[in-house]
Amino acid sequence: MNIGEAAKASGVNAKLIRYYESIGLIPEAGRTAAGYRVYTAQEVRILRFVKRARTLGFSIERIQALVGLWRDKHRASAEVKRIALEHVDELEAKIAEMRAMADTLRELADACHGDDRPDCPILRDLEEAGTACCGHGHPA
Amino acid sequence: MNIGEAAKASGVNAKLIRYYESIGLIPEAGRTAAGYRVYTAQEVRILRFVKRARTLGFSIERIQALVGLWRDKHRASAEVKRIALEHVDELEAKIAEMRAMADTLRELADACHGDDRPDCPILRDLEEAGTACCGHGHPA
DNA sequence: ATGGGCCTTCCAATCATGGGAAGGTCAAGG
DNA sequence: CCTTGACCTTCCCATGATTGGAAGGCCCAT
Repeated sequence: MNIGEAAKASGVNAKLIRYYESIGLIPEAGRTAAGYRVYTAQEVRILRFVKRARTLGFSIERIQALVGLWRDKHRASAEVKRIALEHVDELEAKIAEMRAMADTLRELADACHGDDRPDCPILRDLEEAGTACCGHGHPA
Repeated sequence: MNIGEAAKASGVNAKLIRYYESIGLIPEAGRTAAGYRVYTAQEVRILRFVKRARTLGFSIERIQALVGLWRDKHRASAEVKRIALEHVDELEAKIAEMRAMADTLRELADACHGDDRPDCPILRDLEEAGTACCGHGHPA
């Protein structure tokens, strides 16, 4: 199985497979006499594992840890759970941040006529936030 | 006002101010005889505008458009609103994606004992998702 | 033996930000 | 006057994950 076939079988782009190898996320593939990378079914399984973990938003660093635990038949599930929950916490934090952005902007957009006149609450917010004035307040 | 003072006044890091100038987001600052950048109150206002827009998650590219509209006294608010809503749509899409990730992972983590035994639904999901095959070899 | 489709490596770009080196400038104090 | 330290300047590099391209080699089929 060469890299193109492994890519199709795993769903991971060939370019990305080489990158994953270069950073040590996956072991170095074997080579043919001509230098082509060769993949076994087991290596494709690892690639699929990585693919699924990326789909769930895990960072490469955490995936590296997860792959290590996956291969360790004597791992403690607590460690896996800890890593997963760390990731969930980060996701929730980012979601909350983006939720706040979206809500603020939606409100401003709702208050904006959206016609050909120049008056615009969105621009007013952007220019006034942080200046010493009604309700926004600003440090120093 | 030199760049350090402008940074304090606007909340934008001096390093970032230089970057914004280099990519043309803000106009080139004036210079003293010695080559130091000089900022006026108006330029600090632009920096604050940019800062606020970044806080709301706008990309530099969109901020460039917003700054242009802000300076154009004859802009149509519809254009500002359109840009804002485009951004909101992107935020909502990312939020939905991350929400799905977090929910899936939370479920898997809930199903995981999290003790020192190796059995772990999280790893089972990662290795089995999309796999329809039988090979149960050890990872190399 | 030629063409097309694979493979290889290396280099660069993305987006916004931060870090650091090497060197010039300014203000204060000895 | 000279030193010291805090600031400024430019330039290069790194991040994370991915994608793109160029230049060249390999394999298979016609």
